[in-house]
Amino acid sequence: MDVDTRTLRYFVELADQLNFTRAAERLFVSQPSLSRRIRQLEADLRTPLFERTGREVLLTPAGEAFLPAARQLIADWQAAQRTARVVAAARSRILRVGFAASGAGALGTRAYAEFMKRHPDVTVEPKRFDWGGEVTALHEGLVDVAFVWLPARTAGLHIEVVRVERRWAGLAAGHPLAGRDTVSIHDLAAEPIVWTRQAPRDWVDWWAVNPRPGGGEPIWGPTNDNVEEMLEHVASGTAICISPESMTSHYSRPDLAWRPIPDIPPLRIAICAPVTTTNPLVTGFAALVRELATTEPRD
Amino acid sequence: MDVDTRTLRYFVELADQLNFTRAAERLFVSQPSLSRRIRQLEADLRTPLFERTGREVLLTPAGEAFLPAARQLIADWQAAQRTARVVAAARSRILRVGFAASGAGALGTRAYAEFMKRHPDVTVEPKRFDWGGEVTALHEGLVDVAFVWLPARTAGLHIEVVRVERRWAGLAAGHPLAGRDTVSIHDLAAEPIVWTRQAPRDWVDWWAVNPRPGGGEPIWGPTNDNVEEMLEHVASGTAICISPESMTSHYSRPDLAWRPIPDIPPLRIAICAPVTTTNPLVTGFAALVRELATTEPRD
DNA sequence: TGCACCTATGCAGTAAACGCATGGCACCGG
DNA sequence: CCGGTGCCATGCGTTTACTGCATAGGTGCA
Repeated sequence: MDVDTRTLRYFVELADQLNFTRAAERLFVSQPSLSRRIRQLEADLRTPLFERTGREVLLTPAGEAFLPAARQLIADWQAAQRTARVVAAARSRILRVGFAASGAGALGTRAYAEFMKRHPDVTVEPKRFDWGGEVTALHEGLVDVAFVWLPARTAGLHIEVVRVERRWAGLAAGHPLAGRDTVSIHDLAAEPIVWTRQAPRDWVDWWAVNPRPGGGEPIWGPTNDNVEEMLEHVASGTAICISPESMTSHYSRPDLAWRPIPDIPPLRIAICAPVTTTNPLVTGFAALVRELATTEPRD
Repeated sequence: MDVDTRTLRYFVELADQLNFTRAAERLFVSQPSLSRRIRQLEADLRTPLFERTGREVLLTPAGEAFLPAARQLIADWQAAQRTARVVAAARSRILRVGFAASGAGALGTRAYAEFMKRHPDVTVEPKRFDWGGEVTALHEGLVDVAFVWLPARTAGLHIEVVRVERRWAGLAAGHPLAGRDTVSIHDLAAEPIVWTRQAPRDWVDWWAVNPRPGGGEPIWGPTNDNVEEMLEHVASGTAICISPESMTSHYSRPDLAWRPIPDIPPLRIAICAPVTTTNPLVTGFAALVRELATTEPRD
């Protein structure tokens, strides 16, 4: 009998949520679709995995036993993909570097150039992803190394913080707060803030500063998948955003105003690679980034 | 990105055969179907896994790296299925015993009865499979323990030979050799012999006594998936078969003649369970079979 | 140059999966 | 006791994906 990893992901999400409707939402499918896939899995295994008591959904003993194996299979499939892709790239002397939005800013840009200068036979391929996509890409081997904004799902990754950036508020050009030199997090209490469904919960909370100092919850604005979408929301005045300093230079627009927020923790940017990495290009690149970060700590 | 285990099985088979046509045959699919699935996998991985040079098919370095991971995933999926099913059965106090054809003959029958007598709360479920199916069922957890005819794919299984049976020739009732008391393997040199595509190659060879004493190859007759199909071929005179002694009593028919073949090795029947087994019902059942086999070695 | 062998592709038929709408059931509050 | 709410299952129509067949295209050998 066969399965696909999608079915396993559905199972694991449902086992986590114990609620078909919520799990389906988080998997971006309809609830009937999830329901049928789980039933099909149970039919294939000839074993119920969940007990549906009308009021609540529970794992059966068989489901309980199956859960860790399913998690392991998903992780192993990611590792298998990674193996094939990493070997292919290394053989072609290609170093694929992942990042989201502005990545590590000028530090990344200088690192690409300097690395190719020192290794003329190597091609560096910077690869841009939607929010959180650079971490998934690392796990699946779509990139060899990545600049990651912490916090992130770093299990199985080697991480090294190479840069710290203050965070700024992004406002529509005509926004009342645009008149200030700096803004406090308290000033933003009434402003809807953009967020994303693509990144894990703690990533979203960290960026939105949730809970706020004092304990309140931010007002959740529209969702988006990447910088460009986010900035459209901000420029149109629908919501505000909080972003690292490098984004103010990489994504400056006449319809936007950027103001520093001094009273929240800065962003830590790490260079990350899977712990299983053996590629000397990756360790060499990480060493170069470290070197550049210390010799020229700010730009 | 997702895969299903079927795609992985296709990949592994092709990596073994290095020939699309032959691999497709062994997978019971058309060659174009296999071709497209492999191309899809390569597209998903964004990496060629095989090098097609017109004359031959070779693994790329990426394919080479991916192969052990793919094998591991298939094995792990079997283990995952087994976990869920075994837990469910154990919880219901059910012991599922696999066998093909006549299994271990009367030894099995006595074991089921005696085990249920000693454990009134336990239900023993004998489960019959096509050729080789009892071994797959063990790996996938469709049964907890099985009577297996050796040789078999016993990797990952604990095996213990509990019974040895001489082998007999099955002939159509009117066959010239049916007049003899016994037949020699040499007498069968010109007789087409049935075989199956469901079991591994060495299983088929062992049953057909290939190579024959002296080095010749048997004449391959029609294929079949289980006893009933096999006996139809034999009774119709299309081919002969070689079977263990217990089959002569379990499948006696007026249109068949059974004659012992003294000059070939006997069948060894083992009681098998996955090495990971912790179910006390399984070890108890195996102990009982051992006990019955020694107290009453023949029936 | 023609043939044998092997993989890729066009095409048509079939099976599977999806989303939407809705049914059915359990619990809750008035 | 009864209507409301939350939640999973199911019927239905549509779309997508997969399969086999026939065949094109490319390679090496006689």
